[in-house]
Amino acid sequence: MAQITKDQIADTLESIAQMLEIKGENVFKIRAYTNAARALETYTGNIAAAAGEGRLGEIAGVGKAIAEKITELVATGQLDYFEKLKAEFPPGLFEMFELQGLGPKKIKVLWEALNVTTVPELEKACKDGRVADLPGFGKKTSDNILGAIEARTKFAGRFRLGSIAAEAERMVSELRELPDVFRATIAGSFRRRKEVVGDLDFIVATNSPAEVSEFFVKHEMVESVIAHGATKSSVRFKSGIQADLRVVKSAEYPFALNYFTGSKEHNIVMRQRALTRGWTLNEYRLAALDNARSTPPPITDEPDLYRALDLDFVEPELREDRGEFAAAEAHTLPDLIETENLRGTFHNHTTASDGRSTLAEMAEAAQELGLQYLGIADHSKSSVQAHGLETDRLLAQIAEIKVLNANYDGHFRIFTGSEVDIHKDGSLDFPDHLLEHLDYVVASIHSSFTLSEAEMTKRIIRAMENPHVTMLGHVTGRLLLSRDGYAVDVPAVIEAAAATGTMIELNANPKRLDMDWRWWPRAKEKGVACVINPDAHHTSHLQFLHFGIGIARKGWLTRTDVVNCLPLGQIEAVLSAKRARRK
DNA sequence: GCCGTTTTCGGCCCGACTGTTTTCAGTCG
Repeated sequence: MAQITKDQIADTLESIAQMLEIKGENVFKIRAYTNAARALETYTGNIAAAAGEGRLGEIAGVGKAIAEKITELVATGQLDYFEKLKAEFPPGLFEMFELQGLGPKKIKVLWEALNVTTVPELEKACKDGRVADLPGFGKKTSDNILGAIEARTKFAGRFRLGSIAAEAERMVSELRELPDVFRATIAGSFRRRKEVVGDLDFIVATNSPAEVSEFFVKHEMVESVIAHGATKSSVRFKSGIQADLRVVKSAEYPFALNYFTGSKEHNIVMRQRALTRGWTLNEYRLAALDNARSTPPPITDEPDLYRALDLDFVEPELREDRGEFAAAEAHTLPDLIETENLRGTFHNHTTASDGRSTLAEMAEAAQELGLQYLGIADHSKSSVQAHGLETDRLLAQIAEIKVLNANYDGHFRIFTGSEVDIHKDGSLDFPDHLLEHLDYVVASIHSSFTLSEAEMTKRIIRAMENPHVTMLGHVTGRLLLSRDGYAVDVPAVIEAAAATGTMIELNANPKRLDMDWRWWPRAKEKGVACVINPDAHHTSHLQFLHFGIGIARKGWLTRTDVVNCLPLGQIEAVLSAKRARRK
């Protein structure tokens, strides 16, 4: 029996919560299950080990009852309570939760009054008028359900940051241009630079709320209007993403910005901190309660708000309730890396393998971006599908780079590298005597994705033990929203990276963003160096570095944790450090 | 069901919008 994963356990807890909702259980009990599911999703420890050693209670949000259920799931692969609960409901019922505007109460009525238990049955019941006739429903509700069914099939509901960034930034800059708009920002998970976002939240401070809302819902990017009120409007953009607009008064802006930036977990702690001071915090104000011993200070921006709660300013990327409050209290928050700190980058392709820009074009684009160096790492020979380089072509590329470098007289440099395939057994696609000729080597997996976690981990660690392997490319191989990463013991890989002096890549391609931001604090703690690489296959992809910076910031990294912040004069020694320590 | 610097009992974030209702329930974030 395959070991049950953390995500599967979280899904089970979510399902329990949904079933309890339909049953009309105590809302706080339901919340306890969803809280526990969320807590598991962000837990980075080994869940099976924690269960075996009775340490599940250490996870905030997991108490005695849920710990017992997780333990049973880990030990037997299933949960009696869950199976019995599931038997009370028709299986198709849960798909209905995915429909916007439909919640547990309405689902229960549809089931009990009309015996509707699947989305197709629901569609039929709406079309023949049975839903509209239900008490508490009506024609509009019926039509909205049909609209939600259509939207669900058309849009998966989750979007990579990279796919919607242009649309989001266009909207916010146009909002800023409107008369009477004082401030406008994209809040939400976009501002926190999550790798995948579900919707966009725009916050606007204005004295003309009606005009701003009107502009928003009538914008040419808007496909349909979901809601249009005095202070809140929701639309769906043509790309499929839902976008919400909140219009507030200037004085309310810092509170709205903070509230709608989240995360939900971060907000809960903020509110609680206000409450312990006798104040109440919401999206409009920080105000004294009746029993307050003092009045809150005036707040004009977000840093004021944090200061009022005795905290250093917490950058949006860190607002995930993963330790930022303790650090903000102790004045130990990191000085996060910024895009301007980058001096070069390493994992880039050219037309020699599967890139679409030439070596010269890539070098020119890097200089235009203000970078001092660019590493070229085309695929190795085994990556036939990517036109990987044979030995001769690699040596020719090295010679070509030498010629280009001679023309830069020291102010810019191209480093010679290769993205070498890691074979199934952990050996590399090029022999050491060839790798020796390169300034650096990126080792990556592009085949045999289905090895067991133990085999995959062993394979990667063996590759890192090669003294020529400077950095490990895309650690899990995940493709966001389309392919899960291969099974790999990330903490063991981090340990091995520290032991061998191998850097770990933060692949900044918005489809990857791998290694995941949740692991970087651990890598940093172990002393593993991060290298942010765009995995560029075109000159325009160098812009991906910006997404990588967002993830590095979410991972608490500073400029000193990221090697490609080093200037040209210092980077060479770092690239050769691992080889040097073997000699 | 979880949790504890007022608590082992009694809290648990709360405001906006929609639709159906005629003062509010359901849903969402």
